[in-house]
Amino acid sequence: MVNCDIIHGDCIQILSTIPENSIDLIFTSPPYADQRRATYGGISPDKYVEWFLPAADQLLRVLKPTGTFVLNIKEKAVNGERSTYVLELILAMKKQGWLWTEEFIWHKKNCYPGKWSNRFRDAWERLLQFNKNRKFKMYQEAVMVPMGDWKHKRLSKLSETDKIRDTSKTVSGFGKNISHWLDRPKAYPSNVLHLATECSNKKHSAAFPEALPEWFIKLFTQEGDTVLDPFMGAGTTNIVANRMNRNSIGIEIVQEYCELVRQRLKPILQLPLLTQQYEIIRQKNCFEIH
Amino acid sequence: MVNCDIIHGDCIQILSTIPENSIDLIFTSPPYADQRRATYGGISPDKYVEWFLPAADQLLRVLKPTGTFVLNIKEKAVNGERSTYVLELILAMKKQGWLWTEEFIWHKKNCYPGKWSNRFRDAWERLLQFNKNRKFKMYQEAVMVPMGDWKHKRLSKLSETDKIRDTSKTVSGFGKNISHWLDRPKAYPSNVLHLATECSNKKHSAAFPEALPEWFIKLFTQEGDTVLDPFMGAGTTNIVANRMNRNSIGIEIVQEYCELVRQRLKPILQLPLLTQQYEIIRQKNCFEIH
DNA sequence: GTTCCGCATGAATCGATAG
DNA sequence: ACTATCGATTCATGCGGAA
Repeated sequence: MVNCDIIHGDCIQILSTIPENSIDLIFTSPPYADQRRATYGGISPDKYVEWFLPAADQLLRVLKPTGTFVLNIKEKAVNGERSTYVLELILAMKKQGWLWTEEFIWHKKNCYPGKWSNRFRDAWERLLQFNKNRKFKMYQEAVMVPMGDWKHKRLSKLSETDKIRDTSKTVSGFGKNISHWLDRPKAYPSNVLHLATECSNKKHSAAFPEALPEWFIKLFTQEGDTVLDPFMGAGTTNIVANRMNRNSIGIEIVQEYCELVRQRLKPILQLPLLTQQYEIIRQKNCFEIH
Repeated sequence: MVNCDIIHGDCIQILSTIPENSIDLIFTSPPYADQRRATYGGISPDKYVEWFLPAADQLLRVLKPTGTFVLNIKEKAVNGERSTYVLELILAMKKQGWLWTEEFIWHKKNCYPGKWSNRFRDAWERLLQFNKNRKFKMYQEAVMVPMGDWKHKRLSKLSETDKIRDTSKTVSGFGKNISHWLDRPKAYPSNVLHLATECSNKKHSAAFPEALPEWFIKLFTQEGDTVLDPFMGAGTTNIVANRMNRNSIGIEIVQEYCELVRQRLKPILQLPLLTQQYEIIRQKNCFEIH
């Protein structure tokens, strides 16, 4: 049975109680600068880096050497200009010892219509990947996507040169992979994710759709691993992790959110094991990414 | 008749001869750090900001107060980590006096193939928008795109609340917009562009597809305006600008490229006006963006 | 003439090998 | 140890020749 700790309290204080090198994946979407002011007080863009760095330092401590930190964030436009605090944060985290290994783009397919005279709708967010080491765990096969028509065209008639390359190259060469393609009708994705935002039918509005943490949990963890969200909010990361048989820890300063997430988790945790397995399979099949 | 000046020489030196406040749009894709070494010598990531800033300073001078600078660039991964020189460049250009107004994402549908243990294929590039003032010229209607199924889905099932809002809100409210959508099958795009790179099977390989400068030329200029590309390369920006009845200036350090671009421009400039118009219309119809 | 299919090739990135 | 070059991977695109 996997474990799910929902902890109420100050992020940095709680983080300091977590053992070092114990977390496989950190996935979080912290309050953006000047957003969610009602609940978090609103951190001004000027102060954002200063505010975030102590948490980043603790995250660096608790993450396993082979683990990954994925940070979902997007600076907004203020007075006609984009804030630069995210850029400054990346530079500052590098100085802390983080490696900035990749920047994924989340393309929000259905961002809400809107019109401004000086800009278009903002349809993307950053997913910044940080690591402690150049070698980290990545399970690429877990996020492979269905191939298009391409495969069938390509495989239907192997050219002579393909066959020549087949034999003339080394054993691990091109030809080998053709047989791989026959076996698996899937291809690796790129660093651009096309996901729709979720409808806000739920009582609490989640900052991101379930498919987002799901994708990264698949990519960077295995069953039984531990996922941490230090700015839990609606608990999407934890609920998805739980469904995927990963242990998870969620930290949240707002007591009410903790209660809501515990309520949402309860029915899942109480299900008999077989039903849970079924749930996991269903979810996997439903997962959509283009 | 529009004008097209292809100038051979050092970028900064030539820029200094251009009158201040004379350019409506700067669209360019400079050599990225450590790329295109054969032709440009390859600027190291460490030196990149230092190398680019003098040019950026001249560009700030020649751009009209209502003009726009669009910079196409993407940092690459070296030894498992992403370079940060682009982030540093944005911060440095702000100190120069530029406003960083927007970051568009170019999603490259046909990015370079490859497989690595620690990352997926890089399928996007940055299009950084800079301005001199908060007020700049933007012709949003020029880049409106055909609406997809989304419109029909959305309109076929109007909820009760939608209908209530229809009548209860102000004239410029949601309901008004719905009727607008019915009238015109076009929608404003977002800040994510989906374009394929152009294939190198053409006689001259361009770093970016024609649709890319075309989109920004439409968005930020009108006929008779002047477009500048200070790192011309294959001259895609200038050729597209010319076709769209915009004046253009291209600066290029490699003499041979200048000659090639002049050759490509010659037949267009010699066409009788009517044929040119036809050419422009054809191009518009071919333009594809999702 | 069309449509179909083979083929070459990139602003890529890593790891191994060589100097 | 550090840098330079080379080989391997693998996909959308457009050209050109074939059917």
